[in-house]
Amino acid sequence: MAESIHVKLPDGSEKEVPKGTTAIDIAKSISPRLADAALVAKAMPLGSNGDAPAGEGARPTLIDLTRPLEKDTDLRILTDRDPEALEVYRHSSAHLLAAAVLELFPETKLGHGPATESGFFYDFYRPTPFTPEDLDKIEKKMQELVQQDIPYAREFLPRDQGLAEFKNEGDFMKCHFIEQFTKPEEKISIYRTGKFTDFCRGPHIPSTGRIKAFKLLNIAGAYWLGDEKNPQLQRIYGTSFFSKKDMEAHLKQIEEAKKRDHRLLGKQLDLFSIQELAGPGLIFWHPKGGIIRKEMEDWMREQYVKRGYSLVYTPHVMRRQLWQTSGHEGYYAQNMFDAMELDDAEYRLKPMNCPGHILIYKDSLRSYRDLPVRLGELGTVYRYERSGVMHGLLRVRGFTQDDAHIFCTPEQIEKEIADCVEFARDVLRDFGFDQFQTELSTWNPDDRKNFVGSDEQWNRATQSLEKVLKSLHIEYKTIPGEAAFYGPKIDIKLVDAIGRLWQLSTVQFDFNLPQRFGLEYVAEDGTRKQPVMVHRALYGSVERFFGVLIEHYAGAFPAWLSPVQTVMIPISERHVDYANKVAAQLHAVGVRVEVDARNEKMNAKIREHALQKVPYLLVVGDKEEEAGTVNVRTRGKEKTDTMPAAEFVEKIKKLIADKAATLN
RNA sequence: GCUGGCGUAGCUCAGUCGGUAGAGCAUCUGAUUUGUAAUCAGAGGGUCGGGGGUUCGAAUCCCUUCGCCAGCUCCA
Repeated sequence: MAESIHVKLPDGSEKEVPKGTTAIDIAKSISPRLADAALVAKAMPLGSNGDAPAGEGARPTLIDLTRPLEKDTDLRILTDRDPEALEVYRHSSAHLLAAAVLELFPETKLGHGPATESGFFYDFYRPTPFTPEDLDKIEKKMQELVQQDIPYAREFLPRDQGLAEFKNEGDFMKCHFIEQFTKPEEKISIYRTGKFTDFCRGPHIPSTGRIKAFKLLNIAGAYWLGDEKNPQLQRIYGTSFFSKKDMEAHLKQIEEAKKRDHRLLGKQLDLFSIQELAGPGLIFWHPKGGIIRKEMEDWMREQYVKRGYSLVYTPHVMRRQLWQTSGHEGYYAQNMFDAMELDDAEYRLKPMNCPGHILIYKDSLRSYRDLPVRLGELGTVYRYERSGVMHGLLRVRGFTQDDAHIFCTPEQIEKEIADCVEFARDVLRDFGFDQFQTELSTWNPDDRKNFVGSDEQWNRATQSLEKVLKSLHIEYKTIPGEAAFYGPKIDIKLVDAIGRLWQLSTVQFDFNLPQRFGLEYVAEDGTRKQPVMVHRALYGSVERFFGVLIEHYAGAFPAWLSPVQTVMIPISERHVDYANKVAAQLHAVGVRVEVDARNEKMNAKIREHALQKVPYLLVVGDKEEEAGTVNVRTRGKEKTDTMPAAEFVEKIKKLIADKAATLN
């Protein structure tokens, strides 16, 4: 007589079933519909029988529907309504991809194939690279395998036997994983899908026929184990969804993001360019981008002054000796432009502003009464980035940081940090971001060779950062080991209009440079003490922030940032004078206004300026001229408004001053 | 830097089998004077990224170099 076990279901009911019953059996017993919809199960051993195996079972675990249940279990059947099931579904999609690849290209060796945030990939090793045509073939083959509805079958093999099988096939990567993830006496878990056998802990959906919507997206290189010294594998990316509809929505979202690409909009709106003749990663700000940059710089400089920073300027090239003192020559050399030999010495372009600010600090004897000293600069730096990593405005070789260094006493540090964090949030808010994520990056005490400074320094600094975040009631994630080598830091990531995260603002402790440069101040008791140094950048880089702004607004900047805020559109030649008159009034209050007096139809002008995303188009014809009004066409709004010209002047003036989004 | 793809007019792109360069938009000129997202006509504009090679002949095939794109690795 078979033993029986108890299975507890989410509705609280309990079933008594024979030991070895599977989740799919239980699903069938509940309803055939559920059995059809079921993809995977979530199980946790019930009660305190105390013999739950270590590791697995202590927490709810996802398991195959066909896995026999051996103990009393708390069971949930997951269907296409559960996000957790989607991850499994995508992992199974990756297996489907690998199975199809092996059918078509049996010589291929397998790496690994996990689910990702929005899809999956599988890494392959093959002497001849896959082509885009191969991708089509693979996708067709996957379709066939879906039609055949092949089960994802799990087996357990003695480790030696499994290793031998993979070795026999030349699957060196699988052998590596087996050796790394299992112990000699263990049995190893494998899944078979047709000809394809994978070392995999699972779980998987029941069969290939359950995959309803998938698409292969692209092929790219990826280093084996992520190490660039290793051979390069071919990674095939794809995505899959529970329904075609979901997938279409996702692909549309990707298209949407493409339309916001700052490189595309930068060209369409004539904001900036990168010139082949000048070199990669070097940005030319065109007149329209230049206006936005000026707004960004004005805003920042005004805030610097308001918040007690001193504005400084430091040279772009400095002697090599300085970089030796700062230590950049040693640990940062591979990111610096090469030295240039002059008569007296070798000089290097600056990759960072810190040493310059330090020299200013050090130029005079500082009293504790002078502190904090806050030196701010919009400092242009040059970094040698490897050729494959440049990306529009987001990763460049020459860029301007809104960089400041604060030198203060240990007692002052918490207030300074708190001010920086608030400053950062004000920046981001004023530019139209209102969602953030904050991270505290700390050191890893077990990895001392990558961090300078004493335990005491690290602990004190980390504690003050934590204290500040708590006192400001900011939620944050702590990320151990992610600190700069010279001190812990707070990073603020913003969330853009379509939910993407960007890391720009950073506030960092620096134990290294004050030491290296022998910075000091005279304390109250007359002794010389080392100041605490904080390094902070809020835009991060003006270029990168600009790129993010372009994508956030999809080029439709709020009026205060718009290169052209208003265009006057006279209906015919006889209205040009009136248009000029209104334009003069707008210009007088600082509005960036243009008069489009070209010999074009009004419709064409509206179309062009609308495409240029000008926030306000003012059409003036006989009616307006007679009444002294303007007809206001607001970006993104169908209906136009007529109002006295003077009223529009006042309204837009206020709108710009308030950095507001809409008139009134 | 690595793997793969791409580079044709200012922009977006077409160009078959190797046979001597094409469209739309933009620009210029002329006509037209317009009521809420493209008025019509004409003209000009190219070392087909650069260099080398194969060939009677190269945008097309090969080599090389520069740049761009996706991803990896690294980062503000």
